[in-house]
Amino acid sequence: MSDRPLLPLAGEPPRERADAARNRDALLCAARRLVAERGAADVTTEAVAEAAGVGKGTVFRRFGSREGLMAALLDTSEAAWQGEVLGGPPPLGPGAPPWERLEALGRTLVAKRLLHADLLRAAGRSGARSLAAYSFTAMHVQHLLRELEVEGDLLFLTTALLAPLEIPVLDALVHHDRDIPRVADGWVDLARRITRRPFPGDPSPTYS
Amino acid sequence: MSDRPLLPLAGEPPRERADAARNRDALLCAARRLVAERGAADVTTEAVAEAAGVGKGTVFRRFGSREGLMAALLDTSEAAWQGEVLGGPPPLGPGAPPWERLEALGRTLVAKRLLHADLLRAAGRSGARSLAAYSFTAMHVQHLLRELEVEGDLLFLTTALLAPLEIPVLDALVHHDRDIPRVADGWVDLARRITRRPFPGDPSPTYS
DNA sequence: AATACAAACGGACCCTGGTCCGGTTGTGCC
DNA sequence: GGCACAACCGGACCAGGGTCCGTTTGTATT
Repeated sequence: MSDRPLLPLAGEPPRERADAARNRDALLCAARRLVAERGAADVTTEAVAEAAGVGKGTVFRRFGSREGLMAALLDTSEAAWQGEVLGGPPPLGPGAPPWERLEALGRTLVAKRLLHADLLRAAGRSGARSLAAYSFTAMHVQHLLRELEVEGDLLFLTTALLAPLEIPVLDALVHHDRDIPRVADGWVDLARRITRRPFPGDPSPTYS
Repeated sequence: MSDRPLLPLAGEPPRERADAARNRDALLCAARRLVAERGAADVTTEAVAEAAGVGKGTVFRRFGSREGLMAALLDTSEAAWQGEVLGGPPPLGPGAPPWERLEALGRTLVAKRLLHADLLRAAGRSGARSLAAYSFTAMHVQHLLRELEVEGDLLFLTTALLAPLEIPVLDALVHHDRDIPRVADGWVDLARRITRRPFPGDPSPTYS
C-alpha cells in the first residue's frame, strides 16, 4: 500500500515514524473504501478519520487538506502511468517516433482523466501532488513538441494542449455528448493543428 | 445600477418586488465596495449582508450562492463586452473579416479575464450567469470558425481555443512570467494553428 | 381603506473544512 | 532497561457557506 517515495529527492532527512505510517495507510484505505461506496463528493474528512479509527487532525497533518487526501488516492495510478510514459512499451513509452508518442499520450491521458473524473474533481488543483503530476505531463509534452521541431512559444502551446483536458472542461465536453473516443479524436486533431502537421488524408499541401 | 434584464426571455412572468430590488442593489453595492477594499477572496457573505443592512438569507435568495454574488458583480463589464462584440466598432464588432474579429476577440478576452482575475476566481464556474457568459463566447467563436471555413469538430476546437483562457490556466501562465501581451500573442498563434492559417511571415507553404 | 396572499425577510442553526494545543508515544542513545 | 526529546495524536474549537421556517411586508383587488 505504502508506495511512499514517489519523489524521494533529498536524502531522506528524518524518516517516518511507524505509527504515522500505519495511520497513513489506514486513512488511505478507509478513504478509498468510502469513495468507492459513496462517491468522492460525499466523503467528508471526518468520516474518513472515523473509519480509519483516527482523529481528524491526523488527516490534515498527513495530507494537508481534504484535496490532498483525494490527490493521494490518485498516486498509484498516476505513478503507473508515469512509469509507462518513461519506460513502458511504445508508442506511449520511448522508442516510437515523437508524433506517435504524443498521440498515445493524449489518448491515454483522456482515458485516465475521464476514468478518475470524480476523484480529480474532489482533488482540485491544490495538492502539491497534483502540481507535480501536471508538471510531469507538461515537461513531457514540451519535450515531444521540441522533438517534433515545433516552433513558437512551447510553454504556451503545451498549456493549450493540456488545458482542454482539465476536468471542468472535459465535464463540459461530455455534457455535449462527447464520449471518450470522440474526445480523444478531437484532441489528436488539435495536436495535429498545433504542431502544424498535415492531415493524413490531405493532398500534399502545395496550395502556393 | 439595476441593469436587470440581461436576459429577459419569457414575458416577464411575475416582476420583482420593490424591496427586493432595493436589497439587491444594496447588496451589489456593498459587495463591490468590500471587494474593492479587501479583495474578493476575503469577502464573506455575512460581511456583505451586514454592510448592506440585510440578513444573510437574503444574499442567498437573490444570488443563490457566494459565487453567484461574485458573478453578478461581473455582469456589467460582461454585458459591455458582449455589446461591443455584437454591435461595437470593428475589428471586435461586426464589419471586419472573421480572422481579424477572432484575433480581436482573443486579445480583449485575455485582457478582460486577467483584469477581473480575482473576481472570476471567486465566482468559480458555478453561477448560471457565468455559464451564460461562457456560452455566448463559445457561440461567437464557433460562428467565426465557421466563417473561416475551418473543418473538423468545431465544438472541440472552440473548447480548445477557450480552455487556455480559463482562470486557473491563466494563473499558471502568469506564474511563468507570461504577461498580458505575451499571453495574447500566444493565443493568437494558437488560433492561427487551429484554423490552419499560414504564418504571416511564412514563405508560401510549398513544402511539397 | 381594508383584505388577502404571495413574496421576501432575517437570523438561528447545521455542516464541514481546517486549526490548535495539551497530552501521548515512538525512537535513538546511554 | 531507562531517559529525553521530537514527532505525533486527537478532539475541542472556529469560521464561513448554505438552509429553514416563523414573521413581515409589498401589491393587487374590492
